[in-house]
Amino acid sequence: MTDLTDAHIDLWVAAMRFTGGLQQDIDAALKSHGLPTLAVYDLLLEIWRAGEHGIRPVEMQQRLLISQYNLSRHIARLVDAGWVARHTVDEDGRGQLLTLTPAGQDLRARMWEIYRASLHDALADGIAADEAAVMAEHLRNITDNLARE
Amino acid sequence: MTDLTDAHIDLWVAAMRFTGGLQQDIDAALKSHGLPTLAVYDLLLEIWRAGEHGIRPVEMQQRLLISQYNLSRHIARLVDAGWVARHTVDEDGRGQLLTLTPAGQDLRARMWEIYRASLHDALADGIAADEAAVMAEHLRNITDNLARE
DNA sequence: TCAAGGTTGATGCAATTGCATCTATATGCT
DNA sequence: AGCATATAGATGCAATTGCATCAACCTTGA
Repeated sequence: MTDLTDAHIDLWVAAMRFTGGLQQDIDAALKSHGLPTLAVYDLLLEIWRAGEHGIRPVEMQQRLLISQYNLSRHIARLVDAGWVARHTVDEDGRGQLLTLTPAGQDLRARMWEIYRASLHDALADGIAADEAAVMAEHLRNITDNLARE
Repeated sequence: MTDLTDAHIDLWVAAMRFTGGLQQDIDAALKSHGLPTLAVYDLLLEIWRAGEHGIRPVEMQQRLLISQYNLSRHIARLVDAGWVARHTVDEDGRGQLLTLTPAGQDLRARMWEIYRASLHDALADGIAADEAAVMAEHLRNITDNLARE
C-alpha cells in the first residue's frame, strides 16, 4: 500500500503529452500522404500478422483498445475499400476471418514507411536504445498490473 | 543521426498501451460516478489554475492537445451546464476570459477525487516514485524535442 | 431434443469530431 | 485614415463514435 506521489502524477502527465503529441504528428504525416489514420494502421497490422489464415474480429478486440461496434464499422469500411477480405469460419457460423487483400498489404507497407519515419524523427535522437528498453519494460509492468485487477 | 531500434518501437507501443488503457479506466471510473470525461477535466483544470482572472481559449489551445473548433464547442457545453463563466476582455474585443463558477469548482474537485484514485490504483504500487521521476523526465525530453522541430 | 443463456457481430439513433468556412475584431502598411 | 492581412472564436455539414439493442448462432443442462 504505497502512496501516489507527485512524481507518479508527473509521469502520467508526461506520458499523456508524449503519446498524444506524437500520435497527432503521426496522424498528420499519414494524412499529408493521403493515408488512413494510426487507428486503421493498428487494424491492418493485426490482420497482416494473422497471415493467410486470417483473424477473428473478436480476437482483435481483445488485443486492441477498441470497442466492439467501432471495430465492426472500421472493418466494414476496410472491406468496402477493398483492403480486407471476409471469410466464413467453418466451426462458428457467427464468426468471420479477416485477411488482407494485396491492396491492403500494399497499403500497410506504405503506411509503415511514413509511420516509421515519424517514430524515427521523434525517438531515435531523443533517447538511447538501452534506456528506451528499460522504459518500455517499466511501462509494460505497470500496464500488466492494471489489466490483472 | 541515430537509428530507430526495436527498443524504440517497443517504447512507443508500450507507451500507447499504457496511456490508452489507463485513460479508458479513468474515463470508465468517472462515468460510473456520473462525471464528465478526462478531456473535460483537462479543460476545467486549466480554467481553475487561471484563478479569478480567467484564461483565454487561445491560451488553453496552446497548452492542451485540442483543436480550435473542438475547444470552442467544449466551452459552449461547459457554459451551458453552468460550470464555466465567460467574461469580455478589455484589450481585445474578439476574445473572452473564462473562469470556473462555484459549481464548476466543485465539479473539478469531485472529478479529481475519482481521477486520483484511478491513478493511485494504476501507479502507486506499480512503480517507485524515484523511477517514475526519471521516466517522466525522459518523456518530457523527448516531447520537447518534438515540439522544437 | 430443446429451452435458457452466452457469444459474435451489426445497426438505429444521438452526441461528438473533423473540416471548411464565416464573422468580428485587431494589426500593419502605405 | 483606409485597405490588406492576421487572429479569435463560432458554426454548417459530413463523418465518426458511443450507447443501446438486435439478429444469428453456439453451448449447456435437464
